[in-house]
Amino acid sequence: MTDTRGSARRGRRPGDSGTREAILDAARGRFSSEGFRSATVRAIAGDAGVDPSLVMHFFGTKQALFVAAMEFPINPADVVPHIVGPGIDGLGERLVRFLLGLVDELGEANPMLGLVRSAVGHPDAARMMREFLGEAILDRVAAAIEADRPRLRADLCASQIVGILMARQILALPELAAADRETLVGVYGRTIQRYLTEPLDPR
Amino acid sequence: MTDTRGSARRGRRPGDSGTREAILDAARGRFSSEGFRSATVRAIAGDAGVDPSLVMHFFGTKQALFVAAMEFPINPADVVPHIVGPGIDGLGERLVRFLLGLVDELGEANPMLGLVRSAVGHPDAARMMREFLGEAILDRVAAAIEADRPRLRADLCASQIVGILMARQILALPELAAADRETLVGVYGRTIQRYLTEPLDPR
DNA sequence: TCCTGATCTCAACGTCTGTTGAATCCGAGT
DNA sequence: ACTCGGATTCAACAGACGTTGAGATCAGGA
Repeated sequence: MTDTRGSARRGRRPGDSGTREAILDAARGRFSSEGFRSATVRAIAGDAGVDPSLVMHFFGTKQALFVAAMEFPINPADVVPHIVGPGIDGLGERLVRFLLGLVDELGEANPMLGLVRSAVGHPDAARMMREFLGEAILDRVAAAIEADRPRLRADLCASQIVGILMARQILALPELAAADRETLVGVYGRTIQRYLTEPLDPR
Repeated sequence: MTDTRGSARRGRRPGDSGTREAILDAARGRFSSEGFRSATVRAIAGDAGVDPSLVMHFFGTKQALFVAAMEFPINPADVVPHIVGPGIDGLGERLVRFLLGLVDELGEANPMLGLVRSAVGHPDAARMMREFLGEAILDRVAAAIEADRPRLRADLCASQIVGILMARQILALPELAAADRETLVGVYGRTIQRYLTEPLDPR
């Protein structure tokens, strides 16, 4: 009721607005929970309490909004050394613990989920996800260890990490979603550790 | 040029038609490569060389077409005993070898890919995938082994299996897509085997 | 031979989509 | 005080979507 002049008004609102950030937040939420195709500009604008054309005014295109919204909230270059630093021992566990913590912390508006949900049937998003996983994280990890075929090892890790996201957050497999985090850290940590270090030859 | 009377004609075509199967094939292809939302009835009808309303005539609804098209081409009850039968030794490898063989064999029109691609942002498809993976396959495997927390073990296996599909077929991680199949059977087989048999307690 | 019912197309509907253009409003710099 | 330009909304477009209803055509049984 602080709005003195009826319902919707045109033109600029008083104050600093912060509307652009509100749109980005709404976009993160929608893209993360519905993927690129199903998330609509109108719904995002609605969540942000704003007209759809304002979204276009700021970002020009739904695609550009997606790229802006899926920017990762933390810089892998900052955090990966912190994980790799202590050495090979327990590296798998540290990676998994970091991932699960990040997922719980980010909740609904998780760019990783948005990328996974959009990669499906949207090659551009698949490329974004591939590049993020590969160049930003796994290549750094693979470079830190000393083993043969580092890129295949990175892909193996990626396949289990993406599988964790799919199974826990998207398919919501019940026992997996309910499992104690440290149990998962132990089990998946050993898997990642093996992918990084064990011999890869068949038999 | 066997069509003697001009271009498009109404009414029933001569012969046994087999059109229903053609529509199902086209639907499998589209749903598998684009997911439920992005695949359109019009495109499916176009692939089958048919009018969109004929699709509705046969299946009533896009949703019903999806369910019909994603029916699994093999019966898990037939094949799972064949995989589990030889015993615990090498069970993980046999499962992975079967999965990878199936993926290569089915190619483009793979219901598993369709379900994965649709599960994302489409809770009904997620439930279908969950039920298929769980009840049709993993519960049978989990029941065959003797270990604690069989359902959690089944979910762990599912997370790696879904991750393989995502990483190889959808994200198309290059080294993973190019890797020798028996190498993957060895590496992933050990993972599945561990998920089925190793102790799960943290630490 | 005629009738019935399944197969098939055409045209259209209402809705939702991303995007555009013009019009308004207002804070800030001069 | 006066402009300038960014912020914001409204109204509308053109295209795609799933779905519908009516009609045409033909195969097969009576």
